[in-house]
Amino acid sequence: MRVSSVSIRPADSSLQFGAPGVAARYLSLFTMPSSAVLRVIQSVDKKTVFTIESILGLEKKEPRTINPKPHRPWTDSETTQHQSHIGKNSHTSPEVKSKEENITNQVTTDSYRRTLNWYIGRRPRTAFTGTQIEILESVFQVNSYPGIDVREELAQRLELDEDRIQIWFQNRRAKLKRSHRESQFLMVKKAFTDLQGPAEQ
Amino acid sequence: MRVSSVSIRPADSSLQFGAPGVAARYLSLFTMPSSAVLRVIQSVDKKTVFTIESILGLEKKEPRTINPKPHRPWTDSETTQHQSHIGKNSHTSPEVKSKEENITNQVTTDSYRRTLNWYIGRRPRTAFTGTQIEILESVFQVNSYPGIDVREELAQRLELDEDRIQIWFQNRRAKLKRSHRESQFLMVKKAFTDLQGPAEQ
DNA sequence: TTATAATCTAATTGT
DNA sequence: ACAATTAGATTATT
Repeated sequence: MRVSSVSIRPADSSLQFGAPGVAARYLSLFTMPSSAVLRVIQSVDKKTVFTIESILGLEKKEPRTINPKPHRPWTDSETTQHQSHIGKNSHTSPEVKSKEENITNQVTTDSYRRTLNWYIGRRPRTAFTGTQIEILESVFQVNSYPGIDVREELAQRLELDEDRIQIWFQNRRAKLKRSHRESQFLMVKKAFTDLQGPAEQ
Repeated sequence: MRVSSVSIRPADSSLQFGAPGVAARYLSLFTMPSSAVLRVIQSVDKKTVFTIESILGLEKKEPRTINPKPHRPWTDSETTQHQSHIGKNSHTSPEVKSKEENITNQVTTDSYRRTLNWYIGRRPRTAFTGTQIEILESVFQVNSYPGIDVREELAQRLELDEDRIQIWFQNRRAKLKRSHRESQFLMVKKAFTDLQGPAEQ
């Protein structure tokens, strides 16, 4: 087993499994508990595997491994598409679902688009319209953590899956946090330059 | 002749997401049961520019066209962009220099260019040297998903910012996938014409 | 003009 | 829920 791109860092022990290629190389590691995983990697990593020489293949390496079978929930379980969020926010009524008319049309369209994206096996990127974004942004300004009921309402009104709404708010929150960090940095920088500028005369 | 770089700016009507009027109309959404939400929206919006019917697509008319208005936030006056890389070193100079002498000159130049690009909000394009590209390509052949450790190692060796390494690999993967798609398309096209060609005589 | 660095966003994954 | 990261699309620079 070759461990060339994963190391145990003292502050950050995340294994970077988000990348498909990385996951491919460590496919066998998923069958054991993560503590055992750490031991394996550490034992391999005892002496600095991360030299450019090793990366460039100047040391003999084993051939590349095969592709994994990623988890694609939407490829085969289309009927259980909306089930995932029902039980999440403890207070939800499981019975309503009386308004299925808008959904059927969307399901067939999505299914068609999924077959078009056969080569990836990935959900087709949702392209929100300007008005959809507008509504979502307006709601976000008031409540950036909408509950399941508001999300369902928005999903119906905007003709989107509730999952898409959830993901959108997730990413929107991430974006807000990012911009907040940046503005803080700008304030610090401005304070610094303001302190330095007038002192020069 | 390809026209890939000609971009028609779609007169993006700059939706003013921060406008208080839009948010105000939805301010009361979360203080009442969600069943009443729609009625409020409808009643409030009956005579405004946004008829909620049109926004939500509830008016029965033409089937929904695909992406009537793509969202391009960077074309309008959004000023909060990624500026978190300002403090880092960005080596755009292709020359090998003794670092102590030229670093001050380079830093001032870069800082000047950054301030010029400030309101544009875009990092100056990094010009990789031939040897840098060579090393990066070599690493890419072995591992197209380098983890944080390899990226840091490369950044040190090549005297580049780690972010630049990451972006380079992202764009390199996109390029590979693009060429793969094109070759696949050519193969399919060739198979088709080979099937059709001999049959015509 | 072309190639590609940079940016943005939706989606995914592990914690 | 969040942070990191990916693909994909697009913009903008050399």
